[in-house]
This record gives sequence, C-alpha cells and structure tokens, in this order.
Amino acid sequence: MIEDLKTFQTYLKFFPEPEFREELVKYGQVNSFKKGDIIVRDGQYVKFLPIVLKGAIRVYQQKEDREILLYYVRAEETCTMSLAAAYFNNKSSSHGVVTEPTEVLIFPADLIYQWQSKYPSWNKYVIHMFRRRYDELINSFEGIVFDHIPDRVWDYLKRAPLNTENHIHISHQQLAHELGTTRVVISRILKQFEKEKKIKLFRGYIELK
Amino acid sequence: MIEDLKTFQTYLKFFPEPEFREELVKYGQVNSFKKGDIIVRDGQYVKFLPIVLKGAIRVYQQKEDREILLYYVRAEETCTMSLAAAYFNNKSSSHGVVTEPTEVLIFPADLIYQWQSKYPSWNKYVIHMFRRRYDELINSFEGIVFDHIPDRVWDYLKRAPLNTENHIHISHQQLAHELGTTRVVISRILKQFEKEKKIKLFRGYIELK
DNA sequence: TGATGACGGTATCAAAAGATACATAACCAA
DNA sequence: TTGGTTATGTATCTTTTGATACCGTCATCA
Repeated sequence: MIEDLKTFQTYLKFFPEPEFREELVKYGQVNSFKKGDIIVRDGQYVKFLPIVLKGAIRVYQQKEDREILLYYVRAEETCTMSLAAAYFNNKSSSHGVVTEPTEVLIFPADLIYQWQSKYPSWNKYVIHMFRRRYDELINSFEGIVFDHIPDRVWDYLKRAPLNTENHIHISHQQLAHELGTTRVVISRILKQFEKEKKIKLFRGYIELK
Repeated sequence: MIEDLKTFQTYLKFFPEPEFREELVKYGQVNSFKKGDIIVRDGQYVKFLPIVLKGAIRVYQQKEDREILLYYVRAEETCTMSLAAAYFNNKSSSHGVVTEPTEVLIFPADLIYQWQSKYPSWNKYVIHMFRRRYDELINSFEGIVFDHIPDRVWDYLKRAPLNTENHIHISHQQLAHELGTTRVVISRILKQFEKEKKIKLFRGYIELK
C-alpha cells in the first residue's frame, strides 16, 4: 500500500490542490490487473472512474464482426469514454481490455460532479484528456485517409514499444488487426521492409534495424 | 435585438440556472455572418467562445494540400476545438468557416473558468459536446475504414438537408471534397445511382427519389 | 455575341488493397 | 514423438479507387 501511494503521489502531479489530493487518497482504490483482464464491457453501466498508474488499457468499439481501436489509456491518463458514460449515466459503448500488467486507481463516479465545482485542476485535466483523445483520433484518421498501408505499418513500428534488443513482440495477425487490414497484406509489406533491410523478421517478433 | 434575444432564449435551454442566464445575456454578443466568412483561422489565438444560434460553421484542419473535415457547428452547439484552445490559451489548429447565413453568440473566453465552478449545467454541456464530437469522428472513421465510397455517398445523400422538392444543392466537386475523394469518382457513382433509379441528376443539384 | 469558367459525362490506364488458396515452419501439449 | 495449432511466405486473381484526358453543356458577363 505504501508502494502504491508512492506511485500515486508521483503520478498525480496534475492535481495540486491539497484538499483534492486528500480526497483522492481517501476515495481512491488501487486495483491491479493482468493482461487480458476486462475493465469495461460494451453495454455495462459505468460506476467507477479509472486513472491508470502503470500499464495500459486498450479501448475499442465492436460492431458486428469489425473492431475499431479508439485509444490506449496509459499512465496518468483516464478513459474519456468511461468518464462521459459515467457522467450521463449511460451504458458504455466501448470495451476496455488490459494489454499488460496494469495498476489502476479507481473512484466512485459520483465524485466527478463535486470535483468539477471544487477543483479547477480537475476540469483542466478532463478537457485536456478529451482534447488529446480527439487529436489522437484525428491522427489515425489522417493516416487512414491519406497514407498508404506501408507508411502506416512503418509508423506503427517506429512508435511501438521496443525491448532492449530492438524487438517488437507482435504477430502479423495482431498488427493487421491494429491497422484494420488483413494478415496477408501485412506479411507482404513486412517482407518488403525486410528486403529493404529496414527490419528482420522472426516468428513472433520483429527486429528493428 | 429583441428578436435576437428571443432566439437566444429558445435555444439556450441547456442552461437552467437563472444567474447563469443573466450572465449569458450580460456578456454574450450576437454576431451575424454570411456564407464564406471566416470565424477562426489556423494559428490564431482563440479569445472568444462561440455558440451557434442559427446556421452552421464548418470546422476543418489543413495540412499541406489536404483537408480534413472535423465537424459542423450547428444551432445550440459550440466548437470544442475553440473551447480547448481557449482554455489552454493555445493557438487554434483548425479553421472555421461559415457555410450559410449564421448567427453566433460570442463570449469572452475567460468566462469559462468561472462558469465551470459555478454552473453544473455548463460542465454538462461541455462534456456532452466533447462526447458528441468524438462520436461523430468515430462515425466518419468507421465509414472510411469499412465502407466503400458508394455507401458513403449514399449515406451522405440520405443525411443531407433537402428542400421541399427533395433536392440537394451540391456539386459533384463539393461532394467529392466532403468525402475526401475526387470529382470523377463521385460523378461515376452518382451516374450509377441514377441508373438504379435512386436519384436524378441535374446541373447543380440532385433529386432524391 | 462570344469568351470564359464551372459543371458534368465518360473512356482508358494504373495502382493499391483485398480475397483465396496452399505450403512450410515453429511451437506445444499429450 | 506426434499431431494439432499458430505463425509465416507467397502466388494468383479481382475489385476498388485514383489519375488523366477530353468533350459537351450551361451560365454569366463584358
């Protein structure tokens, strides 16, 4: 718990008001999740507001057989879809799934009504998050409209988290899924990159050069 | 001016607090614009917050030679990009252009800091607007990712404002622009629709059947 | 009335991406 | 080890979309 609080103190630099910090400690609860855990499901009411301390939550929408990636909630961030749903007492229209070991700070959703009147930093944080999510979506949007798939793949590889060996652990299938295309297309493109000596392909991972 | 106030009263049903309404009357200023007027420009600081009373503002981003449509600000709505920019005292990253005769209620941007502490309905409105813009973008996004252009054209025609004669006044060029493709592609698709008896083509407008 | 420019129709060609099919290799659990 | 599953490589074909070019029509205005 002390460990958690330390993490917590480090991360929540957005909220300077002392009373606010007290409230955060008082009402917040740190939960740990492992890869694959589901945080929210489409159709559920949202009663809690999450702020990620460590790790990542993948937020996406599902319609029929197709899936659309909205964003990843990473450290210091909150999930704007949850926030809006909680605010208006709507059911969630998105899924949230943990993609790596993750710690989340959880608050009863009702608190936000009080916070927004009492703590300016909260409003600032909320608007900042909405704005950022919006910009992220615009970026993906642009990518899809204007860039060819090879560019988008390359972009993905450059941004992807690397381990110390310059390895990206992802399968062609997953990559295709993230970019909204098919495995064959990705394999074709990656092979081309390999020919151009940009990467080296292995089973289960890609080495960036 | 009385006319304006009446319009104003009708539209601002979102804000029930009497003191808030007083403030709105006190600080708000009604401006009229005509088609083609520019409300915000990329790179400008945003000092005023607009709420549209009547008409529409087209908000888009421009990068190099390409353009990306974000949304139209219509009656009762505000421009979330302006709001966020004003809030953080950033330059606007978008353009806002009036597309039809439009009346806009304009407020000094500083007021929002006070409003968000004093008037819960304001926060509700803001979060609602952000959420809606986000959903709109997701929709366009889905359209582009999953639908073929003919579907998107058809979708556009169904949503477009009709006059009493079932006519949509738009040129192929404009339509292509809105959907992010080229005139030839649109002409080709529309011609096909005409063959299928879904529409009838005229110079400058399209008749829906 | 004649020049000009916006609008729309259509043909041809090329590029990008998806669909399908099949083969091979690595991994893993029984 | 063996058989099933997952990951990857690759060829072929089709569809969709974009690019380009050229033409006719309509509206407007000097």
